[in-house]
Amino acid sequence: MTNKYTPSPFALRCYELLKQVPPGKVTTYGELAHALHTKAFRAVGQVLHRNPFAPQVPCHRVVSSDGSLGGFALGQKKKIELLKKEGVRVQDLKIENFEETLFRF
DNA sequence: CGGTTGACCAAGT
DNA sequence: GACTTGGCCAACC
Repeated sequence: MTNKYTPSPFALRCYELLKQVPPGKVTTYGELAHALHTKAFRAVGQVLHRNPFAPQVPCHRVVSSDGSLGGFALGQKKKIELLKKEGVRVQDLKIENFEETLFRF
């Protein structure tokens, strides 16, 4: 396709921030939004849902503030597998040792 | 340009 | 402990 997708500045921010998350760790939409100096947790989620860079960008390292997996464009099942593969303990759609597994900026 | 949506969050029921 | 409501902000149509 000759048309190239033009990601929003906000989206690019999210991706850059996401790339700062090391493997084996996860972050939350709230933390991402806070790092972006905004309260648009939802906007982040929307951008990730439309994530043009899936799974090139570690969007699978983003979970809900409750430690739940949140969502995943390719399916939560895939998300769990990816996280487990990176060394993150996932217990039934929930992150184990969430506070310890959670990476903060 | 206005209304709807959404991979959310926190609090309340 | 699961479900509902309100709120908040950006992207999408």
